[in-house]
Amino acid sequence: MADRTAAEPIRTPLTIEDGIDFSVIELLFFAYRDFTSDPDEILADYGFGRAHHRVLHFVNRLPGLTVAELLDVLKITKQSLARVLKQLIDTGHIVQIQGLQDRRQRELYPTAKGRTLALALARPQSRRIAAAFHDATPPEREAVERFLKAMVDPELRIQIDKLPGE
Amino acid sequence: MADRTAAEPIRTPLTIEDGIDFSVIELLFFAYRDFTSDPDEILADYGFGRAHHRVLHFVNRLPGLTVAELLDVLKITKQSLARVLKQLIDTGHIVQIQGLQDRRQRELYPTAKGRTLALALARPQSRRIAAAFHDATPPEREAVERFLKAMVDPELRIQIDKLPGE
DNA sequence: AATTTATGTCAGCTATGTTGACATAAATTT
DNA sequence: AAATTTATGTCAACATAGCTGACATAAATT
Repeated sequence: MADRTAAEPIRTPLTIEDGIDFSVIELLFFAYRDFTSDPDEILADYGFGRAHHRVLHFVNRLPGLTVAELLDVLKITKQSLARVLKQLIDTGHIVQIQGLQDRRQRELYPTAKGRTLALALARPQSRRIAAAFHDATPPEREAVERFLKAMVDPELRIQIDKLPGE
Repeated sequence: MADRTAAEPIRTPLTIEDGIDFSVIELLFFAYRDFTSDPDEILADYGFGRAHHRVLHFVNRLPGLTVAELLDVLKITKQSLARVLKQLIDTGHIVQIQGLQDRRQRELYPTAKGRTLALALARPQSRRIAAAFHDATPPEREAVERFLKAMVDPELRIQIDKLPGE
């Protein structure tokens, strides 16, 4: 510590008056923490983690997507994906099929087992969302969806538009 | 694989027709992914991670909170907290002060340095939120906040109510 | 024929979480 | 006053999920 005064404790809290929207920052933190806690409990029974969940989810939502496409959605490296994907293939949740046009590509598909697990993981999350929307009007619901979409980096919003059945 | 049919690829995507709200599930994933990417870049310059951010944030929002209270908010173990907290103390971002009433307790306070960093981390997140609300009316904004709060486990909502300056 | 691309794999590292065990000082209870 | 409980700290070992760098292979492209 170069300066003794630098170690002085500040006893006043940061508030909205500091020009920062702390309430929504914290709401996002708490909401996401609890939103992910539901599937985490189920995954633990399978020896899987959140990484497996994300892979399984997008393979179910975009069956036939390639490894490269999946990496782009998840924004992780292929080495990170490899371990998790291998486990999901070994346990029969996902299968790889060589691409027809480009035989270098591996298209990823869920099996019946993988689909069942994906649904089981999504169910409590969907229930939580439905409960949170319980007293909301349709326009309010749309406002929430617009807000969440606007929180995503503009250049990455095309990823959302590619997903089926909005 | 016991059953050959179990390995059959499913080629149809999961959609809303499966009774699950996939769109909001995915919006939350993408929104949170990008929401946390802003401070992550700043933290990397300090050799800190997301764990440091969370500690620094709540110490700034609730100056004087004890170690036990912080553990309760973060929902991690004291051993996990210890490493991160030690680094924040060693670098002069946080100071510990022995409790006055109960001298076993360690009250945590930010220093000027810690407050500056907390603000720098919150600023881009707040900017992103403001941009996402740009075309929203005040009631729409309230609807978003109600939704996010309703996503939190009911028994944990008291944590949100304890925070200052809503 | 040479190069690029899609994927896989090996090795090692980091950050952040976990459990279990034990230590200390201060508060509380008996 | 002694015993117990509580708040905190610390050591050790471990798991998960990310990372970088290097290299291999097969297929597509130039």
